[in-house]
Amino acid sequence: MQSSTHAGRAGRPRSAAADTAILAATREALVDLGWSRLTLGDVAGRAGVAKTTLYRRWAGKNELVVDAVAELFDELRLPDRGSLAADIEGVVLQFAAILARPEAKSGLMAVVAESTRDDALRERIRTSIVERQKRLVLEGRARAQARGELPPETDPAEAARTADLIFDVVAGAVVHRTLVSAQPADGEWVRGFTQVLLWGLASRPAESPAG
Amino acid sequence: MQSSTHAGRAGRPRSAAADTAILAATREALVDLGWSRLTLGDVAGRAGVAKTTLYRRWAGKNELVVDAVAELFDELRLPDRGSLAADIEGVVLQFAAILARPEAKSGLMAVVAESTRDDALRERIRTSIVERQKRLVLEGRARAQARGELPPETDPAEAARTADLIFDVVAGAVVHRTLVSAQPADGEWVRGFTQVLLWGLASRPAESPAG
DNA sequence: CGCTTTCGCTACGAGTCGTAGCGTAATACC
DNA sequence: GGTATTACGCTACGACTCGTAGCGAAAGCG
Repeated sequence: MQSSTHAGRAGRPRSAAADTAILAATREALVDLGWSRLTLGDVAGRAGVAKTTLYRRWAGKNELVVDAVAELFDELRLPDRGSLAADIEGVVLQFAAILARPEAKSGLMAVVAESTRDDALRERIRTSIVERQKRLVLEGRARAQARGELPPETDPAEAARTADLIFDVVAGAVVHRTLVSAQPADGEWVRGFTQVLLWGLASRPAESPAG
Repeated sequence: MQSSTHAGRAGRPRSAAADTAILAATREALVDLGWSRLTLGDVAGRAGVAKTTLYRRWAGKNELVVDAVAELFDELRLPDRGSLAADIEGVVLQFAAILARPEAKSGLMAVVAESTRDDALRERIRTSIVERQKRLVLEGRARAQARGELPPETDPAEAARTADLIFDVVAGAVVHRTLVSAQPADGEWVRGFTQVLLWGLASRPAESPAG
């Protein structure tokens, strides 16, 4: 999207340090004030830049918060723990830990809400957050198929639909648990969720002993 | 919460018609303006009441929208279609249809976002929306156990945890599909989702032919 | 060194917020 | 029926935020 060096442009380049400071200040303001009370003037003050600088770089509050929150999810990793269930549990716990942070909570849901009436914003969220993390699903599936834990996929279109479905189920469940039910997505919950995701409700539930 | 007849109170009672008009006007404003541009002054104008009347009944925009949106979900029903899979598909499709409406989209997510910093608001959402609809999960489970489709539950605490988990998975997945992925939760998607919910990813995926 | 772009700062009109104050309308109690 | 009590509609208000315009200065590019 935005090349950090501005390539062939003439004139004074935009300060990359200002970008970093502004996004950090945005997260800080989300923690202190939440979404609704967050003002661009406040963020500018925290970041040590002029308010006009913010408006030169971002169209508004929505776009700024999307960029500020997107950085939080880039720390997600898919560690190889030997089994699909363990891999899922690991990444879901990471996701839950990020969602538990106040800057992620109040920011993410608010921009999603706004995106229902702003196609450009929804696309920005998809490209900078959702699609970016869908890699985890694809990689996890590939690993599990190599291990023989999941059947290999025949139709690539069907495989893409399934990946989208998994992402909706995983991300949606964790978000709902954390934000709506307001309960921690801790180890116990994640184990139960993973069991349902892999073997469903109809199978016998206590396949593995308590641990 | 609020008795409609005001029981033993003296003085002029609050107009029930005003309540109805205000909530309807709120949903109308959500459709036209979305969450962020919705103002209480605008709602008052649409409802034909004074702005001060709104502030006398609701603490603010958040509480008003929660009440306006909560009414939308009361139309959810759990029709008996003979099998657990069919029952799930039926209620999920209803839920998706409600979420597809613009007044639900923009309103629900916004108040959830605000509730991350407002305990009273989160509790209001839980009691007037979430807990209210959890009946569907409990009823569906009971029916399926009567049919022998699900194993009977031994520990009541474990059963409650499972019901919460199911609700988080179902509601979360549909919300994520509709609002974040911005794809319709149509019959095809719901069939795939129900298969995963009942039999998991590890079981054979294509039990039923394409339809 | 000039050209170009960004930056910080100030100021501004427009819009919204939530409340106070007033006179009036509608009901409960006696 | 009279009176107390509460809700209602209306107007006005200070405080705040918004997003932009305009200015001089700063920082790279050629």
